[in-house]
Amino acid sequence: MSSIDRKTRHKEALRTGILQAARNIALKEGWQAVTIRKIADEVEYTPPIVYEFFENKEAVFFEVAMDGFTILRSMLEAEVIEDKHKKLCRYAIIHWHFAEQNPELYKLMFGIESIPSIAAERPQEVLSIGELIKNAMKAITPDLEDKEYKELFFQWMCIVHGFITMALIMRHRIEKEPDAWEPELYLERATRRFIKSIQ
Amino acid sequence: MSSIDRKTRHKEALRTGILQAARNIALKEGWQAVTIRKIADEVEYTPPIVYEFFENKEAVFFEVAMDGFTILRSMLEAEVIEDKHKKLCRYAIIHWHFAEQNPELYKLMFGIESIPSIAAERPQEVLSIGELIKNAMKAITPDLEDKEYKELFFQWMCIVHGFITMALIMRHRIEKEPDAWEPELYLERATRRFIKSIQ
DNA sequence: TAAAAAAATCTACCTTTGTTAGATTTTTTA
DNA sequence: TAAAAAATCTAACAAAGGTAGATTTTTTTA
Repeated sequence: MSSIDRKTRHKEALRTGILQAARNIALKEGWQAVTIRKIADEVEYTPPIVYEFFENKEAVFFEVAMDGFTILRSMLEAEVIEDKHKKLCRYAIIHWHFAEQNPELYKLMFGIESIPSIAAERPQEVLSIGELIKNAMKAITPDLEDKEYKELFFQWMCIVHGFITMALIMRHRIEKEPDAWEPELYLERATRRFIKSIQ
Repeated sequence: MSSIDRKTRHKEALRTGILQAARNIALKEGWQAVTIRKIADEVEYTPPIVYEFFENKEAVFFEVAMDGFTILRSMLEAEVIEDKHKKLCRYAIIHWHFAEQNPELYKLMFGIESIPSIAAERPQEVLSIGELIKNAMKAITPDLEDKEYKELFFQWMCIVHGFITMALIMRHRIEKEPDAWEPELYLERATRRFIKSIQ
């Protein structure tokens, strides 16, 4: 019986190893450089092993992105903020921190410079983040219709994701330039403005 | 002498034909489906002909994107708006119209779902659009430092590009859903809010 | 106008990559 | 310990970016 356990454990480890390998390579060289052969090499197997666990390369990417949404959600959930007016603002900053610390992962999740946006598929992971944000909005402005919260969520995402996209696109340029730039400050002002406008 | 003209004319036509072919294929199947062989096929030559005009595939994409910025700029410049407070708002809408009418081109220009953002390279075409926007801002809020206009431009781009990115990402989803959605209205409200905040 | 030079274009190949069929090795079962 | 099952690999395919060198076409020159 324990040999069966060992086997399933090993399979599980191999599976996560594949995902980890994909992340590692992307971190160093970007998603376009992630190949099945490199992944196999990193887990010390031959290429076909990847297809034992995933239908194709896209499925590997999809799962990596999915894990990304889970991480992002748990980061958002971990924040306990009493002040309901500061909550949304704080969420925006956390969102930004996540993107800053995992730029490649973020790009994969939202289809920047890589493959079509996985966020667009709207699986459960994505929807539940949406609920989190909408709840924060309900605290500020109660008694709106569901449709209206949807619109507000969309607008909020425009601001936050727009900021992150621009920041990631311009990152290396900006770093080289003399003028200091305070990304968090920009984002904070923008979200404050938004919160003020809806309350 | 006229045979030399005919030849240069033909070369010029072939060059633009290659660019056009790339656009055509992307329009139908997306940028990831654009191959050198397909381009060559469309212009009725063999693959190596592409390399007579462009260093590699990326160079073809780059030039297509560059033309996109030229088109966008001329669309912005074509608008003559007296009311300086409405100008920025109108610019945002034109920007959106451009993205809506040329979604694939826009994605290429800003690195959505495709290759790294060409906008990040900041060639002249991109910079001159920036100047256009900054001038509109100067009309509303004069006497700021250059650095401050830079920040405002960045913020404005976050709003507009964030909106477009989200709209393009969510497009097919949204179209399927029952609730009507008024993209232009959302964008207009967001930019109005911004303009109000800077004046 | 015919040979030589230059220009335009192609054929045939290389390498990398995603992917798969079928063989081989290893492990488990009876 | 032999047969069955599972795990894994070898060897190949096709499609793609890219290029060297051959071939065809056009132009030049004597």
